[in-house]
Amino acid sequence: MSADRPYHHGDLRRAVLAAAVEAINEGGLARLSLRDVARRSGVTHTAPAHHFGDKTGMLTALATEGFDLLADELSAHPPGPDNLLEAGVTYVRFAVENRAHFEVMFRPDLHNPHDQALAAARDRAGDLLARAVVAAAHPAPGPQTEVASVAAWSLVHGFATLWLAGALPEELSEDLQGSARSVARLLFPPASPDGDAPSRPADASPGGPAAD
Amino acid sequence: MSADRPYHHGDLRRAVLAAAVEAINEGGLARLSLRDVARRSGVTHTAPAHHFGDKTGMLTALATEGFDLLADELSAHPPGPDNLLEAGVTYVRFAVENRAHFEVMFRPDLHNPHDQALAAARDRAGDLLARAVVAAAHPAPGPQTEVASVAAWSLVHGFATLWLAGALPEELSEDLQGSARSVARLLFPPASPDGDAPSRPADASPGGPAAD
DNA sequence: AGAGGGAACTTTCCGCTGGTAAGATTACAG
DNA sequence: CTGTAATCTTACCAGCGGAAAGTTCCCTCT
Repeated sequence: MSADRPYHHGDLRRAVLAAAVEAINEGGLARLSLRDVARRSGVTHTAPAHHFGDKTGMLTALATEGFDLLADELSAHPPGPDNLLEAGVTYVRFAVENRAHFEVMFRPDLHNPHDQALAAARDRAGDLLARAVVAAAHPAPGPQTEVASVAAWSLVHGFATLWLAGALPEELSEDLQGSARSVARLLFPPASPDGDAPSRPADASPGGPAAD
Repeated sequence: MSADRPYHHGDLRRAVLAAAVEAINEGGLARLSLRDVARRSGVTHTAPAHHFGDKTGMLTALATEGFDLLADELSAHPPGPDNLLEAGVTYVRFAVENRAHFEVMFRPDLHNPHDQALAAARDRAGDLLARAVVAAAHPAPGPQTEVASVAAWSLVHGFATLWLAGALPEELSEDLQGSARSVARLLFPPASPDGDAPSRPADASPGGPAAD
């Protein structure tokens, strides 16, 4: 922060994680280097290494921060029968707006597998997602609820991942959230305003019931 | 292969790609090194670098091989109204059985973006997937078909990716293809509106207890 | 056959990387 | 005010990807 850097940084953890996000956004996760992150933070490369144990520890902390951020955003939407769709859109938006975090979150080969903070943050986000499905899909949760939960997660995760990989058609990017909503609607049609109560999470087939 | 290695390897390309798959399976993509691949192939590290241009070129070739393998597997299932589900299961199975290829295929930051062989292989696989959706759309493909295609791809891609990341419940791994089929059925119920194959998603419980 | 040219591979070297060990600086408790 | 622990630096190491130049071999042309 200040021009004359004191020997002790003061908030190295925050500075390093922010620098890591910056570096990933600029050069990609594959080219992320501890030394570059340290340079951006104004310290030598052994400072973050010592603080986080090693590079893996730093990425574990970044993934933990990501799961916490995701859980915070999911919490902003109160669970309800109509909010599964919005939870899905939130998931996609989070992935796109926090690309660096998101890419690290689902690369367990870059994590310290024994890190408890990571596991806690991941569980918190996972519970929020599962709860959104339970609240939306059925009047009463049944044996299909877990399948529906995996399906919902898979759909939005796949959509986000494919978009980040540049694999989806370019037109989608013009209204990414709208596209995400359209895709999610295929799996979980919202509670219909005309009174047609959805008895199961999916009653749309491609080009079938879709009146277009 | 033989004890007395000739100066010219003879089939370096194949040997290197196979060694790369082996190395990724053993140590993960993040720790893949050109020198290790070269060692496994019995050459110096500059041999694959020269053959493929650089490390990125090697991974581009690996991704291309992956898309070709995927397209081959998808081609094995003739497109039909009931085969979208099987195409999805094939996608998931491919990802799990060819983890190394799959991980490289969707990491464009590791590819040479100007490689035409990669683009061709990717398009071939993409067309086969899209065609499976079109063939399943009844009665006729409509404006929703592209959305359905993205949704189908997202669902199976997300399922495969999450499983590879170890993010899905462990029980799913016991019958991964069955679980994939159950999940895919939620998005595309095989029953046509007109009559046959009256299988319901509610019958497709993976056998696990209800979740909440 | 045998010579030339080019492809395949090696040798050598470079700067950069992550990790370790030991030393310097600072905060803080007693 | 003193000792100790935490924080960060300096110095060093082996391994990495890539560039440049040299060596070996294949293959065609005469």
